[in-house]
Amino acid sequence: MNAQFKKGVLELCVLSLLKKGDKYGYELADTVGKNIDISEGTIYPLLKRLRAEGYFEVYLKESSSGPARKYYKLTKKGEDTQVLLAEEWQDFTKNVSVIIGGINNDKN
Amino acid sequence: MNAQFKKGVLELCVLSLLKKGDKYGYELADTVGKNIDISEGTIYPLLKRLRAEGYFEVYLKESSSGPARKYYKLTKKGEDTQVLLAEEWQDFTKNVSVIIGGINNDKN
DNA sequence: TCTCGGTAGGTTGCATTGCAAGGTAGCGTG
DNA sequence: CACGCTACCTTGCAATGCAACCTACCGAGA
Repeated sequence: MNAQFKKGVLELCVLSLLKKGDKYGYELADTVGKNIDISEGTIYPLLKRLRAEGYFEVYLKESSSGPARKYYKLTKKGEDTQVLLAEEWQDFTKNVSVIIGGINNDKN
Repeated sequence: MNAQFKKGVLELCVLSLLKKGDKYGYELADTVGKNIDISEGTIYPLLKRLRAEGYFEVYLKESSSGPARKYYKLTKKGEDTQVLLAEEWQDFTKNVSVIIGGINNDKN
């Protein structure tokens, strides 16, 4: 899978998943990873960045099977950004498919 | 528009447009730019790279209204890559929409 | 002639972001 | 008490889009 495709979209994916409910880092990597191949080395810096930019808040919660988990909870800003990014993404993919699809149809 | 979204996709766009017929750089920037905001500083290095990797061949053609144009013509490798990338792209966007859309639908 | 705007091609340095590789630590099991 | 699993995190690197800037050809107008 072309790694470049993912640039910027993972941010939208994380925000979208958190919109449904609080999750912890490892869980996010796992959930996103079911559809898109992603590594932990990608998710943690991403979470750190998004948190620093105020997209979510963090709280710790103990686990019976391992170390405490760090849960991420969307802020208002995070929700708004998710909506904006989702719109931009749909717009973008539509424009791309005009170029790609439109051409493939009636090639010589 | 999120610049990161474009990473990797522009390559597919250029290959797709050239599939329909030979084009020169300035023209490509213009055509792609009708759907996706793109700058010349992006397209020329991209063309150089793709050419170096054997995706297309180049020939010069004079123009009555300006300097000679450098036309790009897809090679077999270029065509094959376009097909592969287009498949990957469609697969990828589908997976992303599972994460994004699937969540938005039944959020609390 | 000289300059200017449009066309066309190009380069440099920078910012962003995904990833492999590696590290720390809590916990239960053998 | 060593191992494996969960969970978090950091470092250095690679890829690629972009602003800014440069060169050069051409015709029109001063």
